[in-house]
Amino acid sequence: MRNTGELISRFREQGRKVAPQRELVFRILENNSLHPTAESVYMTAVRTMPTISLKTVYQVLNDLRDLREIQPIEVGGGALRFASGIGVPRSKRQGFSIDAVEVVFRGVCVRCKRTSESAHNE
Amino acid sequence: MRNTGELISRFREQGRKVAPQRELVFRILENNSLHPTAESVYMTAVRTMPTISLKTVYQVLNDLRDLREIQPIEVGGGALRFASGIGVPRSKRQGFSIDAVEVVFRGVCVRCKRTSESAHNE
DNA sequence: TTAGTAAATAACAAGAATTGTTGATTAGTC
DNA sequence: GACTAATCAACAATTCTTGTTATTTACTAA
Repeated sequence: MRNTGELISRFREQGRKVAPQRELVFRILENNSLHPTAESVYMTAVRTMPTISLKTVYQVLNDLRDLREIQPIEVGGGALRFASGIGVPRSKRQGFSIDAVEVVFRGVCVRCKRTSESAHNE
Repeated sequence: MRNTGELISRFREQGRKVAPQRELVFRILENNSLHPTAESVYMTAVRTMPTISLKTVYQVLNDLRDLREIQPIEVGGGALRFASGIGVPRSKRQGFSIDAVEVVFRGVCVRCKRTSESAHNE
């Protein structure tokens, strides 16, 4: 993900305003290389800005997702996690032991290709 | 996944009872090679058994998960989906076009390995 | 066949995560 | 410094899943 300054510029180019709450979330994400949940970002944010709401954090995360700056990942256990990039930086990877790998193939089946109705896929 | 008869035997071997609701869910899963949600299984079930509850469907799905007969997969969009096996049968694969692949690595980082406290991962 | 009992069910409610709504506030522009 | 549209906070609602509890029912063994 870009750094806070770049994100602020990008948001302003898009005609969006950058309130202090927004800048704070940018900064928290910049300093957090893990895959935080909305809740954990919020917990960090309230330490320096006690009035910020969880809803605002969700809003900022969704805005960043819309701009493809972060990617939501479903890893189970309830909450979404947000990845700031696709790859794990080499410097952050060391010592991590992988227990399981799950692969999700997203696509379209033949029937869905042929018909616009997709009830059979629900 | 095993067929309905095998599942009934397996459940009885475990000391579990097999009520008609349970057998119905087995049969629905057997005849559904897609990745249904709890809700979609329930929708199918109520057609033949109007009194069955959504909670019961969840219960049966969780029991099957405990026995490793199905696997819950998080694919986003709200509801869990349940896969009856790891591989996609060759006969079911034809014509399916893959748009995207997501890979989730589950594991433990160095810090979590060393400490039982895992707050930094939340 | 018929109790006995342990599990399963249905109904209801609650929990957790996320989003909708709305009026007040505020950032960026002129 | 004032204007205006975006953003915020508060509150409620929604969706998906699970907890609770009293009732019913499937299996077992006499």
